[in-house]
Amino acid sequence: MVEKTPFTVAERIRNHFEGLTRTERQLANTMLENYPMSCLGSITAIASASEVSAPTVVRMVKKIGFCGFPDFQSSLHSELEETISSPITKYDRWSDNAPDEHMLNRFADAAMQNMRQSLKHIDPATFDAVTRLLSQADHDIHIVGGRITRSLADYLFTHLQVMRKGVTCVASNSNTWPHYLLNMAPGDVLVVFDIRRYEHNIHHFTKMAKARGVQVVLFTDQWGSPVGQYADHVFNLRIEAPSAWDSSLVIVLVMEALIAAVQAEIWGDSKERMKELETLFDDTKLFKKFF
Amino acid sequence: MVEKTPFTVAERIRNHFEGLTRTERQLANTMLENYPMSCLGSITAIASASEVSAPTVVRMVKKIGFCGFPDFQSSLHSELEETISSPITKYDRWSDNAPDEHMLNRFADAAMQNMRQSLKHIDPATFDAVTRLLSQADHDIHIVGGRITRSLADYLFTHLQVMRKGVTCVASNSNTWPHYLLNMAPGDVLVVFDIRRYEHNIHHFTKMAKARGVQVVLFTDQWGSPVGQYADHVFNLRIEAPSAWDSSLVIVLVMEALIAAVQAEIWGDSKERMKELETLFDDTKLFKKFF
DNA sequence: AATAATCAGAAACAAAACATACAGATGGAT
DNA sequence: ATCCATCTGTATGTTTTGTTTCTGATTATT
Repeated sequence: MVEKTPFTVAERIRNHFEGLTRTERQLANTMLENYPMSCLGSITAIASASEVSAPTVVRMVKKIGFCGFPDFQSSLHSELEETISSPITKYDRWSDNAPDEHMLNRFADAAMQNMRQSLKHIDPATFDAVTRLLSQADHDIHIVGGRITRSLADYLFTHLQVMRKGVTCVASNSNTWPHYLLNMAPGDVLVVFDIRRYEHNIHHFTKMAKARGVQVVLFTDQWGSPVGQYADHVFNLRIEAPSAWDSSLVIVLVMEALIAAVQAEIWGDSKERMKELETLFDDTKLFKKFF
Repeated sequence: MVEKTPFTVAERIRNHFEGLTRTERQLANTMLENYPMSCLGSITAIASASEVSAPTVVRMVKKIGFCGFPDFQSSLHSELEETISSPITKYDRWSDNAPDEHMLNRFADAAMQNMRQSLKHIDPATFDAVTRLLSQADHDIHIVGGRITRSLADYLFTHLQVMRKGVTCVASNSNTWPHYLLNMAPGDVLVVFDIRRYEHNIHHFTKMAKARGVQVVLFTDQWGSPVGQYADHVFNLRIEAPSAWDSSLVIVLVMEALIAAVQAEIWGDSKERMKELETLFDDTKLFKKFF
């Protein structure tokens, strides 16, 4: 038995994470995934659960400072002994080593609140309808965002662009916006992002698009942008944060869920298609692909 | 032993206690004394801890219904797993009216998992150090992202730009990147976003920036971009999603928490400064006449 | 007190778990 | 495109663990 370190096994894994290789990180991740139970079995069991070889496990535990697997495991055992015998487990805290008042924990709590509140209020029918709108190929998609939400618009655009044709992202410079209006046909879809400090030019832009027979999907906050009056489908999402800034987190969540749903709608869940998608990325691929 | 009994291991020991012999009872008592940690080691360890012989342990676990010591121990492990991890994994359903298999619920679950795992992984010291780096005005900040993460880079840029001077966002066209390198001075900070399907040009760019004495902050996934070798501070965040696409949600979360922390660092929490921030936004309303 | 029955540890054995060496594979650098 | 460094699994050897057998010891019974 070596002398006691003030670090838990989990901390030692995290601290050495940078120095680990790819498979060793894969192992580290499965270990931390439901720590510490995932580390209780034999070395062979852990290896196969992480889909790595036993020697990799040995090399990894040596790297993080143990002199062998038995040493690693007995450290874990004595750690478990202390943890369990202490009162109610504090496993539910976000970051063990950070105090509750730390910005990271405060933000995580706020994010949880926002997610819960927002998702409760989403009508699945709306979600499904928007999924269909974004999937159908018989019309074009236009995306516009404001000063802050422009990045979100861009994020949606980047993904949709790969999955289907006829997707345009309205540039940030509003001088050019009239040109975008000209390209809109009746039946097209305009996705609008407009949250607190609603912007006049977006309001105006949407109004004119609506007049051209465009269907409008709106992402806004819990108070609701005035653009809502022109929208066929509205997502009211909470953006409150312990900050002077608003949080776009839930918007990203819903947007990503939509992207996933559209992807499933267009291509189905078949692995064939996923492979196809994979090859699309191969141009930029640098590292080995994992799955 | 194949079938599952409703009894815990401890209960099974107590239930069979009457039928045990003297040394077996001695063993049982030591086991129950600080259950279940006392049962975690090898059979030899348990035997010597209880001051009985190894065969006695085998006979005992067979008496209480297991087919051998490994069976006994693996039962104990899965029991431990349920005991410790059950309060965590239970969360109330998100959208009542939507079935569990609905994409929104599946995505919300994945998001929760990603958040929990990632936040455990974050070292608060890293977070605080990065906050400081982004707050200090004696150097410039450069931000770069890849094909997908470019939007995230832009999101961070949009916010930082308001709070401080000397923030640049590297354009997506990598032909122009050498010019950005020229503008980097030793002590500057480069924030890099690089997740799965790590991009070669980002790797190269970061390497050259590092060579110029730039401090590197990296946002990457749980496997870790190879850029990590040049990084001073790394955030490993989970990006798994029930989709062919990855989820940037946790990246947004940490980024927003950082933005909030930087805002507090630079301006403090005083309402005075928030008002000032407010007026900065009011200017954007002037743009309405442009359209 | 003698005998039978049960019990517990020692010894021997089988089966894993753990560690090491090595070679093919992979990715980066020139 | 080729070489070099690094990584990772296979194969192999060594130790430890888990199991069985068996003998000495203990206790109960007559």
